[in-house]
Formats: sequence, structure tokens, C-alpha cells
Amino acid sequence: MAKRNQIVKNKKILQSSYIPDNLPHRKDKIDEVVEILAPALNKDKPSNILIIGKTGTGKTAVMNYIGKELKKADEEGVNCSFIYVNCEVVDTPYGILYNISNQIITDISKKIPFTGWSLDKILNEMSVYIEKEDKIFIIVLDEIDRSIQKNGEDIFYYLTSINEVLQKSKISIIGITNNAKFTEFLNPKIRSRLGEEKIIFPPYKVDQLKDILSERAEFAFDKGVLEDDVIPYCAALSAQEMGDARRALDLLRISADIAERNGDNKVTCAHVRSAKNKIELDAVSEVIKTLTVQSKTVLMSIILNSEENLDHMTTGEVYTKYKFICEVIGQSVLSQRRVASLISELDMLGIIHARVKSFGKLGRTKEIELNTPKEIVNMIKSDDIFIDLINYKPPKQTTIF
DNA sequence: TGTCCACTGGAAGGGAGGGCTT
DNA sequence: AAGCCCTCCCTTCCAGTGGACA
Repeated sequence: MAKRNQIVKNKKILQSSYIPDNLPHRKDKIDEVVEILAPALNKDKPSNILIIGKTGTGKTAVMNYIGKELKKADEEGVNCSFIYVNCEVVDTPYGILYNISNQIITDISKKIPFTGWSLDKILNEMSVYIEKEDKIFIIVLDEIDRSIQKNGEDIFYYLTSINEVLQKSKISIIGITNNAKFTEFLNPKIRSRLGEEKIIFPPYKVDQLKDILSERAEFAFDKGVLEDDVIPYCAALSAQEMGDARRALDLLRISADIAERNGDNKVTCAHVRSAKNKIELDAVSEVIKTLTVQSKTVLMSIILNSEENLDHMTTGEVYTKYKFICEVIGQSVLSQRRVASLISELDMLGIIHARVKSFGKLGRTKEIELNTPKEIVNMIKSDDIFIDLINYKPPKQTTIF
């Protein structure tokens, strides 16, 4: 086995969750946000803000940076609290209110249970604590479109309605989204309330990505560990992907990791290429792990169909195969409507490719294609739930003629 | 131009499961 | 224990639809 060299001095710095003291090329955005939030320091309610920008354009990093500063200010007696909730992780109204409340309520015995209460009750309890604090609360809802897409605008109604009952304290909401169009579908009243101020985060350009990487690399690596073209290469690859800085950092970190594991002394472009493949594969296999048994069965149906040379198939064809698999593995059969939804979900996750297509007299349906690397297909096939399917032998055909 | 197919995708609602309150 | 709430996964119902074909 190759000896594992230690070539990364400080791994934490290369994590995208690490908040550096300096955020290159985002000073203007920090200033913009700070300016809007400034009234909070005099205990006036700042405007709500909607932050729009693609993945890895520094939205979350900027907010966390400001949050860190606000927390410092809070400890020094400025009455302003910063609360961050990621709506991708907790996406139900209950989950979001639960999360916010428990960041506010410090007394462990008074914490809100993770289920069981009505939303009104949490809201009331939360208002009491917020009022008691006599502060301005800045509540950041990251990936806010996720929650609104799934549950409608309720959560936003709940939160903004709190201000109406508060006398001393106030809350301000900062919504973060990577979907520029999501406000189009909002009720106009909500849209104007949430988007009192809008800030757009443009994608990073290649040179900016280089700066970001260089700055972190300086603290993460010893001199000479990175070959000269590694950072430009990482930056170029990520710039192709909509200027995603998170992605650039992941590339650099995983490249170094691969170099270490190989026992190499230097990180080269070859490592970056391996890292790129690994990231893509890991992302899919992570998704696969979270699929329910039913989703996996639907995916398996698509895999089997494409192995039978049906590289394009319809919902009906998938459903037929699905019913067959359910029978073999002894699993309950869902309705076609439900399976159609599961197909749409797999499409959204990027595991398959599906588009609605009309076949004229033959009807209108989805045309489905498998879009999964071989490694992933093998991973699904080796899942325990399909053991009976893999060992399945079709009953001998009795020919009549 | 109208018909018709095989669905799509939205809406409403059921029921199980988690847990709280009284 | 009974009643309540929220979430998740699912079913049922149904209006809508793109485009080949007659």
C-alpha cells in the first residue's frame, strides 16, 4: 500500500464551510448587505433582503461572514441577533420554526420539541421569547425557494406576521435563493415584502476563482506542493460550471487528498482530473443512498429496460417492468401516477433523463433515458433488496408448436 | 381540422407514524 | 387514553395536451 504523505497543512481551510477572514471579490456585496442591515445597530428594523445568485457565488459565505461579525457585535452589547436556517436541510414549516425558535431559546428545559406542537403554538412561544430579548433578529433563510416550492408561502406569512405582534423586538428576513425566477410565482404581496431589497451575486470569473483558491492555498499548503498549473486548472474547470467557488475548493481539496493517498509529494493536474471524476461519482452515489426502496425499484426498472436495448422508454414501459420487479422481490406495487412522480423525481436528481414527448396517435408521455455511470448502476444492482431479482430465473417456456 | 392516445401534473384527501397535551 | 398536530407517502380523480393520423 502506498504511504500516505501529509501534504496539506490545514484541511479545514479548504472546506467550503470555512469562513475566512477575507472574502476576495465580495467586499462590495458585504458592504451592500451591511448598509441595509445598519439600522439594526440603532434598533430599527432593517429591510428584508432577497439574495439571488447561482451555487458557489459566495451568498452563504457572505452571510455567514456577516453573521460572525454580528455575533461579535451582539456580545459587545449591540442588540442584534443573527439566526441562520438552511431550508434545504429543514424544509417543512414546522422544521423551520423549530430551528429558529431553538436558536433563540437558550433554556434547554424550554426548548420546543421536534414534533407534536401546532405551528400556532410554536409561533406564540417564539414571539414571547423574541419580545423578551428586546433585540433586532436577522433571520437568514438559505435556499428559501426549497421551502416555498414545497409548502407554499406559509412560512413567510408566519414569520412576517410576528412583527405585527411585537412591540420592542423586530425581525428581518434575508432570503437566499439560487433560482432567479422563483419570485415570479410568489403572491405579489409576499414578493414585495421579501424583496424589499434585492442583491444579485454574479458568478465568479476565472481570475477571481484563481484569487480565491490562491488565498486559501497559501494557508493550506506548504510552498511548492501545488504545481503551478493546478490552481488555474481548478479555476478554469469551475468557471465552466457557472463560476462555482465551492466546486473549485472541492476540486482542490480532493485533488490534494488523492495525491496524499497515492503517496505523491506534489499535487498535479492529473490529480485534479481524478478529483473531478470522484466528485461527480460521489455526488450521484450520495443521492442514490437516500433513495427510498420504491424509487430504487423504479430506477432498477429503467436500468433493466436499457439493458434490454430499450435505451429510450416510456412511462408505460417503465411501469410494466416495475410491476414485474415488485412481483419478483415481493414488494407492494404503487399506482402508475405515483411511479410517474418518482420518475420525475429521478429526473430532477439528474439520475435519469426524462422529457415529455408526444407520439401522436400513440399518445403523449415521457421519454426516459438512463443517465447513470456504470459504477452507479452496479451499486444499485448490488443492493440487497434486489437479491431475488439478480437470482431470478424465468420459468421454462413451454412451446406449443 | 378534428380525433385520439397515453399519458402529465395538479388537487384533494387518506392513513400511518412520530410526538405533545390534557 | 383520547384527542390533537404535522409530515410523509400514497391513492384517486380529472382536466389538459402535443402531435401523428384520417
